[in-house]
Amino acid sequence: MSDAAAPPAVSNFLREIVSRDMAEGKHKAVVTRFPPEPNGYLHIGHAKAICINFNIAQEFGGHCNLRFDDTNPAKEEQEYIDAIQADVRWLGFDWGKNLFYASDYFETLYEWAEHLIRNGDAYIDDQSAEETRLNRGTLTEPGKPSPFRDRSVDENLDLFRRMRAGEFPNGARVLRAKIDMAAGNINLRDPVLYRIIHTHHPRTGTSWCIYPNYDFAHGQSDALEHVTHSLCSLEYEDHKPLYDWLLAHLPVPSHPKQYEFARLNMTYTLLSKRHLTRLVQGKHVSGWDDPRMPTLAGLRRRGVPAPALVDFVKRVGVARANSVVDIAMFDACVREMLNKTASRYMGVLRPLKVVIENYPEGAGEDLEAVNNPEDPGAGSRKVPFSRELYIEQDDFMEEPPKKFFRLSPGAEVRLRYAYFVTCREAVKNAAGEVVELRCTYDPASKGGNSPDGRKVKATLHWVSAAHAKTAEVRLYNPLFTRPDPASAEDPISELNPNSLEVIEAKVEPALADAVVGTPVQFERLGYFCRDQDAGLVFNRTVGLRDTYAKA
RNA sequence: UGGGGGAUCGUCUAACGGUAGGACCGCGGACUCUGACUCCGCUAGUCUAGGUUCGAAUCCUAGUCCCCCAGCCA
Repeated sequence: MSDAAAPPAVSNFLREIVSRDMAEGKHKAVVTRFPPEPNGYLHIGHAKAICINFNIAQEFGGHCNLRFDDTNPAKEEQEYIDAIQADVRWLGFDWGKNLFYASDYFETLYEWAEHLIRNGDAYIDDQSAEETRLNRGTLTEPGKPSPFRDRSVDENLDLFRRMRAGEFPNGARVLRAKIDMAAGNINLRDPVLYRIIHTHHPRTGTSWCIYPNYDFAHGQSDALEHVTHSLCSLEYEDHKPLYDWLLAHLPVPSHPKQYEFARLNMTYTLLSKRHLTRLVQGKHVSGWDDPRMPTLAGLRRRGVPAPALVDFVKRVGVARANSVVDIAMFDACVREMLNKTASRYMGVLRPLKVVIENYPEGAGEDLEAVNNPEDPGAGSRKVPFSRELYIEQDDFMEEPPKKFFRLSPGAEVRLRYAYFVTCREAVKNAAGEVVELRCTYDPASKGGNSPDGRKVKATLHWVSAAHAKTAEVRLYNPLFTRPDPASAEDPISELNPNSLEVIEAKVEPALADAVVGTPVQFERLGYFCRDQDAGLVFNRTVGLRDTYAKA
């Protein structure tokens, strides 16, 4: 993925840890893992974890496993397993043959649970979930031992086997580690290891009715895969003592080390799977791939190139301090990438008819337009010109303020790649709205330059009315009105009613052949890409910077 | 008021006892057949108070503020 020309990786504490471990000869190769639970679609926050894990492994000559943490069949689905793989691949990462599932280890995990029981390190608890909660104590008060805490090894073994055999209903009993009910770290107050869930599992079907939870599956899975550095987010800090306790009490083949980093947060963006799921299920968006969603599927459909996402993650960096990245940084990465790669076209979002009075009726011509000034190799194309055109409504003002360079009565501007035109008259309807502009053109300025050296301040995009294609254009705005939707009581109530604007635009004919998903630039407007929906539909990926609008 | 973490320009992030640097945003200017791009410049920061040291963002002490944890979720 990287090459000699790639800039050096940015320094961060994870790289330092791995680098030091390698220098000390602790490992032959670095092994990391990206461990999603298949209970939803991946989002831009996952992209950070993916990049960190895959990049560090690669930089230090190792590999990164893709492991599905599928330990809770009540929430997981094959659809998500498939989507997650597609998304990681789209981002540009390859796990090769290192695809694993926690469910692959269910038998081993079960044996290890018995191992704990035999050593007196775990017991079967018959308390209800409610009783367990009540006896766990509080942040400041120690918990109370379960009345079942001192069962004999034989009884525990018998009960655990009968749990596996399906003799008990959901919630009847759990397997708990016997650690310390008075521990300051609540994760150590006899944490639950196994619970009864009579539900079909996407991979193991009905072979199991007891499932290990995160704590009993994660570290051991890491150990089984010989993961060297288990990189996760900050909220798992308190689980590390348990992670280490389990590895120390089990016959695991290796002892991975866990390190935590801050997860990604972005302004105006919600990145909690729970809430994203609500958006989808509550039909507030069209689906997981709605272009307004921060999911990889949504961003892809919106037209965000994967390399821009990877670049973004790199620029954001990695640290242990919680932070919220300005969405503007993301937009900047997308624009930078697209500016270099997107072919230019002309499209008019809000058409205003223009008639060139001195251009012969019925005549027309094809004008040469450069496809991408940033990439000479992109070539050029022909754009049809004729007497009747459309320009952007925003490009005309009857009474222009001082710094308005565009069209106004008597003003002359350039139509990109075409001619200089001068506005002679603004035709209004009964309501007093400008509905058409009568202009004249300078035939000598063909191509966009006047032989007399005359300059114009503005260049407008346009389309020939007779040749234009009508396209549906979907303009996306932030899904939320507040920059910190996650802190809202109910984020759903903070949805931006204007997050989607659908308009009918006029675009140059070449756009009729636009390929779905291929980014294009509508000159002076922004980057777009054709949507997968039938017909000529474009999504706005991101607008161009607009220093005039800001003023 | 238990346990675990964290505080550096507006935002994100470097620095590993020795010139606080970069990116984004913002603001100027140059250029321009995209008010884009590009280029140049500017603005702006070490949570507070002490201490150690020739020298502290970095080490020590005491505070302050923020985040996480009481699922049979991950």
